[in-house]
Amino acid sequence: MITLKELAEKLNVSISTVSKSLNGSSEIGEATVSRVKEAAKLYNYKPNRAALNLKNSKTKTIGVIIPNILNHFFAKVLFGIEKESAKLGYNIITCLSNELYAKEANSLELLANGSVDGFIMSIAEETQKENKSDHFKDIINQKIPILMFDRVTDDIDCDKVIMNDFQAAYSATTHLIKEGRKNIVLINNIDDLSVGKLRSKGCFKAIEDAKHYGCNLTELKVPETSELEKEIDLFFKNNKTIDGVISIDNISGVIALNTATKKGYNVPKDLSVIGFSDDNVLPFTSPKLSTVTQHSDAVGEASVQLMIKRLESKESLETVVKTIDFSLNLRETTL
Amino acid sequence: MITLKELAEKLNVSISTVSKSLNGSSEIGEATVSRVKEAAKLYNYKPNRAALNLKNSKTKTIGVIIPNILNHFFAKVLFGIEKESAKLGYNIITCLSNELYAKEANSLELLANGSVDGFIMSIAEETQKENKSDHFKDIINQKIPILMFDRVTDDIDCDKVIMNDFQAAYSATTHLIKEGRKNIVLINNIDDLSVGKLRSKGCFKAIEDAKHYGCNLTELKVPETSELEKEIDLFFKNNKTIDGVISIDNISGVIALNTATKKGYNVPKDLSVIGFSDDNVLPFTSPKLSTVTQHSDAVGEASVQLMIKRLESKESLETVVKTIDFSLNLRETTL
DNA sequence: GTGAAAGCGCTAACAG
DNA sequence: CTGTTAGCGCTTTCAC
Repeated sequence: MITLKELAEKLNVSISTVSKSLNGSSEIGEATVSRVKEAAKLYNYKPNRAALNLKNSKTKTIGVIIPNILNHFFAKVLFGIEKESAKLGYNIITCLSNELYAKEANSLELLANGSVDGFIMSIAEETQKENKSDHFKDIINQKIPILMFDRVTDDIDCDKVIMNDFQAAYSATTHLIKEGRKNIVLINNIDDLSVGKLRSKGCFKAIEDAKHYGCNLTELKVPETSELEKEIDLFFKNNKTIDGVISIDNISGVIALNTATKKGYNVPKDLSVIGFSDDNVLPFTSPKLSTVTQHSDAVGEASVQLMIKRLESKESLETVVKTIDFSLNLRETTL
Repeated sequence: MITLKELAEKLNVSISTVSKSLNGSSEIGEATVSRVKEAAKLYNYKPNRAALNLKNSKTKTIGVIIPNILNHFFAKVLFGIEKESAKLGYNIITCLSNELYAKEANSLELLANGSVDGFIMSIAEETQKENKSDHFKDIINQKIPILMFDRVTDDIDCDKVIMNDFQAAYSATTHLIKEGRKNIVLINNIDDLSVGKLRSKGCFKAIEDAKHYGCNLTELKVPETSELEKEIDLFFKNNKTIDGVISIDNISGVIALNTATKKGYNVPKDLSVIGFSDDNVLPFTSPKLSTVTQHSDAVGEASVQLMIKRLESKESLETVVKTIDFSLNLRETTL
């Protein structure tokens, strides 16, 4: 990598002349400017990032902390984050908390030393379960902004990008009621998460608001993903009159669908199934799973936009909460 | 963020005394060292990353370029990369090429300015299709090491971590032959990729090596993912005697399985299906898909280990190619 | 045992 | 119009 100094020597001008020429300063004569620019191109000069970071006290880099990259929702949010950051001239440093508090806190701590200008993150399951938030406060006290998406906490006042989880669950449930379903099971693999609680509430509110339909909703909480198959199977055994399934996590919808099919239910004639997910491999089920579709990439894009707006704003802005819409994607497992 | 200078002022010692104390230099008196360390802890001193990067001309950061984060294979490799980097004290800057040459080249270019010490990447589909490699050479000429995983090219001499694709396809095919299958279709959605070609060759070689079994293999190439469903359906229509499917990409196995089931095939009695993938949502098919399982996280881990070994080695090392094993995971779509 | 000073690569205020 | 210089935060050589 050639430096300004080396370029200056080759051109027999001073370092600052080169710097100014390259930065479009009006102080320098046209002839010099073009001479410098040519040389810069010739020698493939690129300003050294480390020097710029030090000089400017900013890195044009955002720290991104993802709870679980193997979850398609988060993968797609990351997709949106990366796309929008690149567009706006920022890099992202990616950390994965793997749902652990310690890893999350450590990542924040490690990057809060001038490595990044701000954080975009979704809270780890363990952190939510144990209700920890001091590590967030430490970072914010250091004047490094945090933006939380999807899984957020009221304990922290910061920018947030969330899904309309309550409403999404509400309208999925309402759809099943309107289909004439009477015995719906709500399968909940994510009761520890803020979004899980919201979705659950949305389902029950829909039932309540339509109680004249006489529809009944049972919640099946399965904390352990590995138990899902067994628990769902058991539930079907003990509840022969079930005619609707709403799964509010990423995966139990598929399992419920497969279980029901194996047991001889005719889906969607005898039984409707609605899952929660972005468009992903789930629609490759047969019949194709109807889902509440999260616009995950939009979550990522909005997060980046808000964060960069804050980073580049002169004044200190009020924190904002942005809600991203969902859509109900009826495929083949609903009427 | 408190700086060395500020700490020094508070302690009434010089900057270099503070620096040396904190870095465990033997030059400084014990009393001073502990006084300094206490103060550092008290004020939560953290060395400024940008300054260190500039001083050391290295960043302890690796640039990672992923073709498609929505592909579970790559998500899991990223998982492995992040885990191992964190363990070894490195950060990763993640870029997504989205299978595009321009984005890939741009990411390399942008980060090759002191932002990262090296690159770990898998080649974009477009880059492989058009056989481009000058952008890699540029980076390597700048003395920034590149490590390629999974999708690699012979045109570039660099560290590589690959799957044993030929062997994996070979043994999957051999399994079908041993089951007594006579008419196998090889569904190939990734013929443009180096790994697609390797897997295809592996299948044909297995057939050839076992030709006394009289097994026949037809290759169905479907370049467009969106056409898979239609093409597979058509193929089954025109080939009634098919009794084995080997899908060498991430997804066509599921589609083939669903198509076959819908057409009334009894899987695995009439027809065996083997897919390629890491353990992911594919096994949630019903019956559960048998797959060639890639140990994707091991790919990520090995990549990081090799890269860091190179970055931290004093001498210049020979380039190495490491092969990661696969395993044949027979579930319910094979006998 | 401690401190002064140079320098990593860059920008910008100031001088000429 | 161009050059000199200070300084971002840190490490390290060299003086004292």
